[in-house]
Amino acid sequence: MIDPQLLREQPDLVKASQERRGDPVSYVDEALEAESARRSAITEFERLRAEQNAHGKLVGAAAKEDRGALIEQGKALAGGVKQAQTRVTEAEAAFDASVSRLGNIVHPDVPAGDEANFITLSTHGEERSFDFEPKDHVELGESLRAFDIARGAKVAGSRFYYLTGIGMRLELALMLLGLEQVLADGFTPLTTPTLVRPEIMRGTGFLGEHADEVYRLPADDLYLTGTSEVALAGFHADEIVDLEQGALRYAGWSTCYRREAGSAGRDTRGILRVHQFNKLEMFSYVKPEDAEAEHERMRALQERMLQACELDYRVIDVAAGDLGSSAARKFDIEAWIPSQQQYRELTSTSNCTTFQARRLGTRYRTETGRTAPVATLNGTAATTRWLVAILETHQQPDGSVRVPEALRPHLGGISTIEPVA
RNA sequence: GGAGACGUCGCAUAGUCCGGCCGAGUGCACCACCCUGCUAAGGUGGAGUCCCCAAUAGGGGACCGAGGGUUCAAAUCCCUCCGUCUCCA
Repeated sequence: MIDPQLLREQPDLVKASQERRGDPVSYVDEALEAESARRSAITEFERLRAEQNAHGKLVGAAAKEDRGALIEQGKALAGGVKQAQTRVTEAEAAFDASVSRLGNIVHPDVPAGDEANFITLSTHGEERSFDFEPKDHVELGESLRAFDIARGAKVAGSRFYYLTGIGMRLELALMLLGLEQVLADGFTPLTTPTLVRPEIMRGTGFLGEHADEVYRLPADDLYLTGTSEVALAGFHADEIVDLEQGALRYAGWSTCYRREAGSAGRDTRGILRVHQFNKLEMFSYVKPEDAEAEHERMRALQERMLQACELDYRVIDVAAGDLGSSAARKFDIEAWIPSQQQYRELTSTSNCTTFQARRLGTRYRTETGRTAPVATLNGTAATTRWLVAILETHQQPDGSVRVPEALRPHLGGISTIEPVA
């Protein structure tokens, strides 16, 4: 949720942000109207309520013989208060619905436009090509017995898979490498709940535009999380956190579940786009003025991870229209996928400024002793999808796959994964 | 799955039976000042969160797990839900 004070005092800034996202600018005026309706409803209610409170004291203090008349007067007041209260509830719900449609204020450096309008900030490595016919990750995975997609489909349906033998170990090795990196950068590792209550799912913003993406368990009224960001953001919900000792940094390790509702027919082959995968996710709570530095920190860590895996990649500054409502700015790192001759997203890091924290009620104490919303940031450290890039990038003519140095300690020291039979 | 107890301002608790004098007492912790002086203590005062109006001072409203209800009036009575604990299976 954006800052209501900013909405009131600088609506043009909010409008400009909506414009760059390609979202309706008219939402701003509608929100302003709802905001003013809300305030006048509150003012009216509070005036009546003050009157009623004062009257109530009179009744309590009155002599017995005077009470009858005072109570009659009180009844009249009570009716008015009740109506005013109903109007406040309605006005607040309307304001909430209205302001919720506004996305976070886009960072000034973010390119306007949609998915295609990203800016490439840097590239690393070549777009690798081979002097033999490269296999795609599915062929490799099958010949190495690293995963079993057919049986995944048999047991759970399309977009499910088994990681088998070396595949399972490779994923674990990658996660452990990620864990080492985040520990070195001061993140506290957590395993998180992957089922959460509706209010947490809503509070983190995943029931908005991405509501169809989320699995729901109606029998228990719980949602399966698509990323541990949900549980990490909810961790300090409704708390005043202490940032005097520096940022609070967490890394959540969890399985992630996504319905992939809008992506029928896309990336149907292999494990690039699946309903279930594992992810190590960074999440930081920082003072608003430190948010940009933290964003750089996450991006730098992500680059170190891709470098450790010896992947070719580019870093992009995601365009405003492709940000997601909570993010003010988002950097994606995309690895070169040889079989597709294109870059595909392996990590994403978002600076949500105070937008997410405002809705979740996560605050800190400023130097003046007041409370203010913290800034939150999140970023991928490693996911199952990385296996696609690792296998394809490091394949050799004989069908084996070279293991990047950094992963070897977590794979019993092996330097090559050989095809089975 | 069954039975019961409980959920109060950072922590620990009082208040709930008998609704108004309770936004709420006490202890610890915290902050300021004073006293005294040396690793301790004593005294005085201040401290909650969210919101509205004025926006300097200040005034007002909401919040006693959450949401409803009864009532002129609810921490206190009633209902539902959530959570914690104990016992039984």
